[in-house]
Amino acid sequence: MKFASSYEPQNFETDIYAAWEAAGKFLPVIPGSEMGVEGDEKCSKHYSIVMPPPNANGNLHIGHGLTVALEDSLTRFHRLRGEKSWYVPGADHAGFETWVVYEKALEKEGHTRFEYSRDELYARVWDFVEQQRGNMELQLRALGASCSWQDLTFTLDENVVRRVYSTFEKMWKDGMVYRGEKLVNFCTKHQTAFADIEVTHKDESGCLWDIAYQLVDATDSLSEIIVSTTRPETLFGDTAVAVNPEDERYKDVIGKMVKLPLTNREIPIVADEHADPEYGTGAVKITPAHDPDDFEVGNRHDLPRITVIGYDGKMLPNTGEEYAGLSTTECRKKVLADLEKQGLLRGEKKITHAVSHCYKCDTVIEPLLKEQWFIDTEKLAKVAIEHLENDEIKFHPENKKKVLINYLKGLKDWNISRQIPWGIAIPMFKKVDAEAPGEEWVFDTRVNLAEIEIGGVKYRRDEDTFDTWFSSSHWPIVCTNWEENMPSEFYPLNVMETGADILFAWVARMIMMGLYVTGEVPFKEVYLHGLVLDAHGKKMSKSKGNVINPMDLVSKYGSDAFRLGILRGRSAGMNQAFSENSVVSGQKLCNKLWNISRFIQGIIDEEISEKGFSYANVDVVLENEGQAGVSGLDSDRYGEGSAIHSSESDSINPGQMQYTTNNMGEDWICRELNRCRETITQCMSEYRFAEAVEVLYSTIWDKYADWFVESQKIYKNTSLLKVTLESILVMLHPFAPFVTEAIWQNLSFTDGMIIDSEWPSVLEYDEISAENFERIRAVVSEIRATNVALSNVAKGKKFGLLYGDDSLVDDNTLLVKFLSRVPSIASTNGSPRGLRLALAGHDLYLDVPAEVVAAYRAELEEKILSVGRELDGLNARMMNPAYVERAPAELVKETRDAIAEKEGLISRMKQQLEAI
RNA sequence: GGUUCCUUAGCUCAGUUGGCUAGAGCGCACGAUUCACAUUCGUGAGGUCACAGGUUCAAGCCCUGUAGGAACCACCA
Repeated sequence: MKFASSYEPQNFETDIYAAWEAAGKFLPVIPGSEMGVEGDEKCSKHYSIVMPPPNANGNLHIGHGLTVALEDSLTRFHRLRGEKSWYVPGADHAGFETWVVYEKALEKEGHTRFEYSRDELYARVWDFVEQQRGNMELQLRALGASCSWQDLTFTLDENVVRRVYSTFEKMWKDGMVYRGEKLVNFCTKHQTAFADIEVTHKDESGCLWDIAYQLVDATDSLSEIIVSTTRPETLFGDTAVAVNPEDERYKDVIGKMVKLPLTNREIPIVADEHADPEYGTGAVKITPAHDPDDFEVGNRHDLPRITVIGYDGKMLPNTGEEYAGLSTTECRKKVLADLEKQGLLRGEKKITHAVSHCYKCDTVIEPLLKEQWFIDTEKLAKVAIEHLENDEIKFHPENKKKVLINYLKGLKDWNISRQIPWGIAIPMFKKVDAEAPGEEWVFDTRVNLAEIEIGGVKYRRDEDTFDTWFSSSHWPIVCTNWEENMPSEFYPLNVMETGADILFAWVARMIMMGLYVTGEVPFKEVYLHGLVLDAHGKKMSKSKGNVINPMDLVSKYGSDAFRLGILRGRSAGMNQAFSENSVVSGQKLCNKLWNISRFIQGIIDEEISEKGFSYANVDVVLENEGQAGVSGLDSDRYGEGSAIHSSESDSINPGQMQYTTNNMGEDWICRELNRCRETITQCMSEYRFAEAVEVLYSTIWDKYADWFVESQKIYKNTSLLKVTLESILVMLHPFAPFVTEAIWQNLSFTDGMIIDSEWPSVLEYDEISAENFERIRAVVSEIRATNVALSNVAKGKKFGLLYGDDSLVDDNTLLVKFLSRVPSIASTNGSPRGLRLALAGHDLYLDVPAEVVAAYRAELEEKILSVGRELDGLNARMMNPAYVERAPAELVKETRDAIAEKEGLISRMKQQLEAI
């Protein structure tokens, strides 16, 4: 036998993945058709999904693990459904992230970025990435991602750059991109600007200081104005003081001049709505070059902008000898001390306020004046909102659409310039000779040249690169190879699956860009997963030391166990805890399935050796392996022989195995597998992964193994065992690809690979027979439970079963005896004795001595009470005339039936009680 | 300040247009074991569905409010 006694994933996973890849199973072809040849008899439904590109030179984290589990399950499900499925893998150059890592390495070697040109740095980072590359791709394979590797898109691939340039050019021509000098979010450590969305805000405790600015023309009543500020060091850049025009206190000073402390400058007092009379002293210093609000005030009042902080975060020479070169914090201290000395510091109040930080190094972001490229997002956002409100994209969870629209409505212009060398160069050149007339900037893609010449005029390139979100907003377009003159059959994508945390940064931008470039939304549905938290619901972080590495779990428990574990109990958009326990339970399922298969293969092997069958003719209908005591086949129902089914009458697969159903359990499992199949189909269309896994788990374990396979220890129906096992293997395959393929390859009767086999068809069965098995299950459960309950009073003894006038049990004595594990089963021969089994409502008794029954009395009484309480509830409902009148008739009838049933049950139990 | 979400068993979570006795995994208790599986099998305990109102024949689910928690957005000097 090929099956070892337990499933060891390490023995299979690598080889299986390699075999899939070598056989071209991940390519977007119609499953079952020859490679590259499209079967024209089938309508070719497409299914496309692209991977959010992991960092090309990084390692996968737990979030990637979840992403792959979700996306690959979808892909494999649709592939099995016969759709031409394409899962496009990607790798991200991760502009800023990678640059930070590289710069650190550079510094370790004792160098700085300033020793090299942009082109040199770019080449060096390229080499750096090349050396590190490949880990994450191996890890994706280990997770079982069935993505089309030949289509892997790297975010710096030629076609990506070409597409980004073409969009940028279009925007430039459309006037949607402009060069502007604005206040940008600048990280003085990393020496680059960021988009608003890349800045994290933290609530911090700080101080609000009151500083007196002396009036130039002091009057008797008023000699100074006191301003409130959290940033005294910026006062060197003040160009005005603002008060609210409605503020009575300051009406008379509007238009007057004040002396700026610590300097000789004089600045005006202006009236502006920005000043809030309720806040601080109601007067605010205006520093247009260092505060976004003040920048706006400055524009309204035509104030000069004086920059006093450099890009290095140090005070500039224009602040005076004493301050120049100081850091902002040092300068703040000195300014406060000096103001104090001069008696100008009038107050200090502790406050909590939001401070912007670099999301990477946590440095406080300095708003600094800088010329950058900005995208006018107004039109883009407007169009996106229209399409979203038009319901062209379905969101999972739904509420995220509202959140997204809300964000788009307040979207500001987008700074796409980054002062880092690692990225796609901005294809803009500035005229060198400032004197020359005409357009100052030109679009040109010759970015490898520092200087170009057009019509005898020299232009010098912009040294900046694009924000990576600008290029990645093209992801669905570039991954599907969409072109203006040749739209891709895979665009729009069927679904975009990614983290809810990048809804704004990425999803929003893909939608805007997709619409701008192609006129169509880039995907039909969005599935957003939440954060994977640690077992205690805390965010994973290196500093907390609670990071779980998916690869550790894969090597410990197997890839399938990880996938099943991470999907379990998870729903769209929610940040949810994750613990190793769920992976352990996935591992157990894999092992269970392995052993089910091992057992079934054993039966088949045995039969072959007994009957001398070869694999070629085991498909013939096998007669019921007659059990002497099994006379339960209803000859009317089954006619002269057994019902012969192919798994679907209009089956498109002529090779589909035929099977018979010869007894209740067999009809029942067909029904249960059909139900499982329906539920999974439904769940997958609604992205309820956890529920799909749950249903598979209970179907395979609680139904297939515990009841059907058990019953097959008596009735061996090999044709049905084969069909049903294939069916559960295929249904589980999207979630647990390796173990299902490993089993498929080990079974003697399966063909090809499971990865591109067919989704199971509906199994035919007899409904009455299936329902009868449900009754047998109830009977068996009651026998087991009663025997356990009796064991309390009878010291672990087990009692035999007696049946009276009960054809169901009479016809299935062997099965009942086996499943309920009773030592004996016999007819009462008209004289019942022992303990009556009341729940199932059959004429059944456990052959229990009178004294044991007496000891059981208390439990019986408790049961009667408990059923009585249920009955009371039902009766109360029926006593309510409004219920009978208004509730659906069907529901009322159900209630009536339930009452009758409970009453019958109680009367049976009471009879039993009296008999004791 | 704004938006959104969460509160259900000891823990982590399901619960799809309101409808029978609210489910799962793990954990816990008791019991089983000659050959598919101890990564097993059987049985069971455990919930005033955060709180208070409302709508309804009927509310874990819908509405209003309260309390606690989380995420995201935001220029508050």
